[in-house]
Amino acid sequence: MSITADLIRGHTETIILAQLMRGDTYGYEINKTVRRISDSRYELKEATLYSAFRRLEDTGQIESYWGGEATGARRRYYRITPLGRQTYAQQIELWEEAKSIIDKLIETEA
Amino acid sequence: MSITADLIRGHTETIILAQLMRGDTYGYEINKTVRRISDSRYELKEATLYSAFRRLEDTGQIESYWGGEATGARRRYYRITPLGRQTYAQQIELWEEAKSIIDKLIETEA
DNA sequence: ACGCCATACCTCGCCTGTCAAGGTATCTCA
DNA sequence: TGAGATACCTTGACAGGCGAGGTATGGCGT
Repeated sequence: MSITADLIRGHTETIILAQLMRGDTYGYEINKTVRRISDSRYELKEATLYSAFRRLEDTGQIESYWGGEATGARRRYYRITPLGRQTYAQQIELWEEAKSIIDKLIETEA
Repeated sequence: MSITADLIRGHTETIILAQLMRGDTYGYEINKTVRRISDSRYELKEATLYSAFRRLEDTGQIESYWGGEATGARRRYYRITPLGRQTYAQQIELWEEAKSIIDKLIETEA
């Protein structure tokens, strides 16, 4: 884990929305996926994850429903809403812009 | 101003260090430079700037001294220390890493 | 049979960085 | 004379991240 929270801060919700763009899933799974994709260089802490879910649901960007697991722990699945998709697209654009601005601001030449 | 604070959060100190890598300067000037470089798409708020200066000085990454202005408002100049240069280099690396991780985490394909 | 681990969810309260608001002082120029 | 730019600073609130703690289910080894 080398990436500190503040570098990722502000991306938590976008990361969740991105996962949900691929299809419905649940908290624990997203957690594992993030760890896998980042080669364990980053991790969404559970408390962070669940508070983000709450915010996203409160603002109508995702919806949740209980999975019908016949066995094992119950899972709360999340589904992205049209509003969520819209936000996701905007966030991707903002990220592209932020990247180029930060690159300019922290380089030493030019 | 299209970039929200949370996307830049965590980069404030690196931005300041980057400016100081180019030579001693002072708060107001950094503020203007950031606005200019980003084409006014981003701005370091004064309160944010000064609290960052405080942190950087407290941790020995920068040093300050009063400029000898014969006229006009006095300026507190900042100088980057060897420790600050070291931190700067590390932050640049972290940023490169964070960029690639975030890119992977928020894209929809793959 | 029993404990441990993985799965899976959740809450409380602290910490930290951002920033709106407000304040001070100096100089220029109309 | 007074507005605006330059230049500094503090206070207090807010929001997001997260450590710590908690609940429940089921599989696996001994």
